[in-house]
Amino acid sequence: MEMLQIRPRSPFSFERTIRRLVHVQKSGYFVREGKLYRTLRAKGRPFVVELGWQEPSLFFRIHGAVTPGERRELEEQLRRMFSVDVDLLPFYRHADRDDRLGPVVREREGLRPVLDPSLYECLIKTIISQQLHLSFAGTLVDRLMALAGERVDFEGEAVRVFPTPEQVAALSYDDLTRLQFNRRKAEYIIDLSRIVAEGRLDLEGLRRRSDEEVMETLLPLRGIGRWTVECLLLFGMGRPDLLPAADIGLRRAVQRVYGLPERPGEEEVRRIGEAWAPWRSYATFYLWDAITEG
DNA sequence: ATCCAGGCTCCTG
DNA sequence: CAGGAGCATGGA
Repeated sequence: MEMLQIRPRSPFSFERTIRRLVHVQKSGYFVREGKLYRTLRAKGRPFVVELGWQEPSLFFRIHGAVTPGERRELEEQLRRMFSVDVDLLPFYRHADRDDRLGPVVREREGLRPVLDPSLYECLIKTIISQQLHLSFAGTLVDRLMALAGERVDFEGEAVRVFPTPEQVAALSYDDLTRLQFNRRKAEYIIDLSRIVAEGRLDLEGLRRRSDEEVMETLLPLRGIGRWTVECLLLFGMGRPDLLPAADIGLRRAVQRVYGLPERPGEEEVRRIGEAWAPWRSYATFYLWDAITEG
């Protein structure tokens, strides 16, 4: 059992940041006796990490023995996942000039985007959640983890870690349709996993490319459209200025927050979102938070 | 029931 | 090449 402490940049609200992990994007996270846990990989090996807050720092309790190299990798992932180094203040000053967005942002001071630990995990989860209720998408992710991810012992209980591309590449389409994935989605997920597992696509290498280059690289792949790449840039890499304007949740949020008579289309959301640049990802994230609270 | 979900591909005219 | 059906299922 090893402890890791990270002091994030201020403002940081632990409560607001983890709220959606438990209620919305729960896959990979779990709660036992009021404590929040996450399964992660370091050097390919699965770990269970407890996440908590002790003013003014995040703490992470790593279960089991860990080598210095694994510890370093876990710390690096966790810093990125919780956006601890992001300076929110320029975004707050920007949002304050918008009558509609301003209050939504002010009410959520210290809310940080929580990213996925790997681009592979982010991309697969994003594909799974295309066009589905978040609750059903979460069920499918859990089933995929149960089928393909290895077990990690957690106090006598077997919890699951998100599978590697190799583990998913070894499945058949039927394995996923049996879990109630539709046929197409089963193909997208397995074909993509095979491409990554065979080394024909270096997902993590995309971190060094621009938004536009990532878009160009991924759009030709089957099952990956503009929305999916925007979500990868936002939830996988934490890029600050993405606008998934086709997103139904964002469109609902914009309608409500901006008091529009009808649900805006993709083009109208892009037009309204111009004003949020260069913080469109953060505006999107805060608007999502506003719409998923009820 | 019926319609819609944090889209995308494929087929049609 | 724009427009629309179909997807697999659960929740409102």
